[in-house]
Amino acid sequence: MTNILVVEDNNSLRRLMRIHLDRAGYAVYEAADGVDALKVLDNTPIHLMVVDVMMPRMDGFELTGELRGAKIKIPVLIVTAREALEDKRTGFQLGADDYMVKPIDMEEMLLRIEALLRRSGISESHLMSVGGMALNQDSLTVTRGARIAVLPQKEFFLLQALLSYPEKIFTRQALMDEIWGYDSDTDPRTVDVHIKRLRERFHDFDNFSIETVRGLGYKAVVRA
Amino acid sequence: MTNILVVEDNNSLRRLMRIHLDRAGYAVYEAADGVDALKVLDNTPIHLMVVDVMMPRMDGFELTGELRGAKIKIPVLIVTAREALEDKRTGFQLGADDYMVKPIDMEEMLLRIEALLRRSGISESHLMSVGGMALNQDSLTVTRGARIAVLPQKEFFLLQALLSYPEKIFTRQALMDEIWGYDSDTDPRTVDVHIKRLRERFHDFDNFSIETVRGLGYKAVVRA
DNA sequence: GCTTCCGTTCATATTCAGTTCATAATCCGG
DNA sequence: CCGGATTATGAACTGAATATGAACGGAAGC
Repeated sequence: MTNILVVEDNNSLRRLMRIHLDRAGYAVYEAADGVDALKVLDNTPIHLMVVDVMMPRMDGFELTGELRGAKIKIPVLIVTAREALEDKRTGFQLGADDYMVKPIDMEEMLLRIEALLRRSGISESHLMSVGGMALNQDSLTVTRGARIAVLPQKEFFLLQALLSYPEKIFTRQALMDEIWGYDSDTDPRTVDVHIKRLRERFHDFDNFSIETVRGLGYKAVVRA
Repeated sequence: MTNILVVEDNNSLRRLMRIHLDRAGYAVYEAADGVDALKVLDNTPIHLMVVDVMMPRMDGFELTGELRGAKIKIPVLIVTAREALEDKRTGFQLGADDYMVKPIDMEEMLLRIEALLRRSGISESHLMSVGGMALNQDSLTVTRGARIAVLPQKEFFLLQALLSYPEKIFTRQALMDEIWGYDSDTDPRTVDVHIKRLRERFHDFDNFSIETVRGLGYKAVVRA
């Protein structure tokens, strides 16, 4: 069971998050601000935090700063209002962490959490669901409604990588690093071929698509 | 991901630095002297350099001088032996840069690097919000309200450059240097065309505009 | 041993971002 | 208000990047 701490002063938003996280099978802990959060962290092994940057008493920056100072490296999903993006202190460590802009789409939140957990090696659940599809890493299957497709390894992991961060552009090299391994000597163009096959395979499935960003790489677009 | 170039002729010290930087989540590049460093800089977008002042072939001063001449403003963390502090040439640009005295404490190095990145605004540069718009460099998108626009690279970086200093006048050459690279041989008039396309793209968006400063260049004007 | 399927490479077709060019519009000093 | 210079605009071009089709080799399964 994965423990998630939600640090959010807005009660109704916090409750909403709780509901969705509960439903997704996480154990949810709540805190209304940074001071509360630290208390919870003292008593419970938390695997991931969802933190609002704007809170009374101790805000998100102070909280994460406090944790970094104590060398605790829990992945943090930061929630911020668009205006707050201008805040100079927004310099959290991308790479381990991620952010979302309000208003929060619950579906997106779950996706990002799954991705963070996977990236930090915490997730044992090799399951992921995006836009009405379920990806199962153990069987390399993609389930959509009644249809089940078994994908070749490379195609599966490619799709999984892209869908972990919808809209985020992945360079070929980034995908190679993640899937083929950092030191592979396979031609990065191979990615193109797999992308083509994925597109072909899912061409009749309009919940998502893989788009080309010329000069950079590829990204997944998930539709509502 | 932040790219750091370590320029240090002492192999064991360089390797030690690499290990700590790796562990801190940076992408590390290495060079044994200034000449090597320039090669790396030609091929890779480096965000920060750690440079030893005492090196064979081309030393740290020559290297940073070279870069300044080429108007490249990468923050530099200078490593120096205590005796070398008296060197007259120590007049590097504090403000953007910082220095450390040997022996190097790795913990301290990481702190200084973080500070430099924060100061130079690189660690947060993937996100920017101006006048109700959010620019996301990871996806080359501009979000305004519910609408999301994906821009071609050149247009995106042009817009980002202008908006990062509203009201500041950029000459075509300055924009070329920053986006195309200082050694590009593209006609500076090309900027005009991209400006036109940006204006067209955002003509129905009145939170900002790009204005011509005759004889000088362009500037962005953001409205309240 | 034969077949099937995956991953890769290669050769070729297609696309499009970026650039250039030609021309029109605008500005500004005199 | 004229003329030279600067900028805007529309359109064409092009080369690099991507898509596509096909073929090859090797591993797994039969």
